[in-house]
Amino acid sequence: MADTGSSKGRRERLRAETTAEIKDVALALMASGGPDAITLRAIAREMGMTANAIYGYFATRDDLITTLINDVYTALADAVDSSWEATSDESPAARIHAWSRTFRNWALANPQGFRLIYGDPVAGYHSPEGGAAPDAARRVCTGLTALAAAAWPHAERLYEGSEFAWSDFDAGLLGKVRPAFPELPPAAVALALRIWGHLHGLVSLEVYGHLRTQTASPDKLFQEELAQLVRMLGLPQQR
Amino acid sequence: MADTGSSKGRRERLRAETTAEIKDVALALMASGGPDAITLRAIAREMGMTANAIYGYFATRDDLITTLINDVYTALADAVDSSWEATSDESPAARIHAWSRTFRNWALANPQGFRLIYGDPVAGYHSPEGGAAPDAARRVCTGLTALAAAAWPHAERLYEGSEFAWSDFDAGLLGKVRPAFPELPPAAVALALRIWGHLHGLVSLEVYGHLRTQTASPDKLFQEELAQLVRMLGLPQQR
DNA sequence: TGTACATCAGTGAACGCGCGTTCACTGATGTAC
DNA sequence: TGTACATCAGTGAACGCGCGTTCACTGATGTAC
Repeated sequence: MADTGSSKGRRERLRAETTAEIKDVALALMASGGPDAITLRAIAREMGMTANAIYGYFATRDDLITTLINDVYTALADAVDSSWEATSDESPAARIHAWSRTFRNWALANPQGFRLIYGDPVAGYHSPEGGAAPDAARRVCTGLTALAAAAWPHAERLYEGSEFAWSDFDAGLLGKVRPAFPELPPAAVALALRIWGHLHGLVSLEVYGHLRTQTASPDKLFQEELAQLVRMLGLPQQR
Repeated sequence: MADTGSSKGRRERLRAETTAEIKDVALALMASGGPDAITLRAIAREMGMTANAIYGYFATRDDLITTLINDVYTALADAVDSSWEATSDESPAARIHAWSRTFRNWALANPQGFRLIYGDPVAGYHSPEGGAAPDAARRVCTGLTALAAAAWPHAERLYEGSEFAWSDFDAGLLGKVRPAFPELPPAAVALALRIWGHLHGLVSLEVYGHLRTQTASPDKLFQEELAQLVRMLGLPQQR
């Protein structure tokens, strides 16, 4: 019998479960009350604990927030990545559509999560000194570069006189991107960031409520944006 | 002598000056510490007053915030509007460039102001029940529609099969826009909002620090975006 | 010109709130002989 | 199998903080006769 082993494992499991519950409760609070609703006391209240019990799991409030940001960002990266992989045998245009719709749908389903990772996170929060963007941020950017790479054969002509150089871009991003797409020029990374801008712009205007006051059909507008993007890139549309 | 008149006027003038100083101090606090730094006590401290003295000028903290949002939004609208008017005898492409650069430059010069009007404003702030967007918000959208209108003769072909209808857009916006551009179809308003998305996306990624971690040349990227936008619209480029 | 009154900007103390964090502790769970 | 000890999750009270807001007030400025 591995009884001693399993009892030690039990403590660890309980600990992991409580850690997960703290995060879940924090995310639920955020979903209903915005990032500022994430307070140790509110979490503890919700869990029927004392506020300081949380210090057994997270050294400090900022620690917890950092973990949450990573988790949420990872969820977004997982969503778009799996959408990319699920369309591996479709046309570039279709893949761009799928990736972008997944991006928007995730944001609309998790508006507070979107704010947490792309807006002001939480009042009084300071990210750790390193300040490095989470891995998931890089994954999203890598995914965008994959979109640009898929479109590049058709879109190349748009960047004929382009002045972009590798030195324009972050080394960490390039370290991921160049091995994966060895033939791409720097201008393709610029295209990836531009696409990011297009998507982020409409989605964040919508999440923050600025689009709803101007149009009743943000969905239609987003679809139009994608159609025109694909058209601008010169991709063959199959529909 | 209008002495009685002028002494009454003096009180009013002092009152107006103090009101202006409260707003100035609040904006300065926001510029250095973010929207959350706007607290009645901090303002009072900075002005050498007691916190509650501010209640003589603003009924409540939310009242003050509402006023600030309006002021900041108005400043942005003034900037882009005057840029538009200053280029009245230039080509549509040049005017789009000018308007967009003004938009971005204002945002980079007033990053906290940009956050105040386009992001989560202030922790705990609730906008008044009416919840109507400030006039300045509509002015910015009207300006964007002017861009779309200038480009429309060339861009029309992009929206040939378009399915947009007037009912897709907010009546208040249309009330401003349709008299000013009586010949524009609803698809042109969609184009205006799409352009907004493009600009807002890159600028907000930059203001919130997400672009800087990916590229050392956000400026170059924005210029490229504008060049491609103008190209996509089919506008003749003069350069 | 002088006096009595009204206005009103700002004071100072206090309220209750929720927060992050610290401290000394209790009591159940698991471990070693 | 039973007993002595170690671990450690969670308690409960307390700290100091800054906040928005209220209250009764003071004292200077302007007004009316």
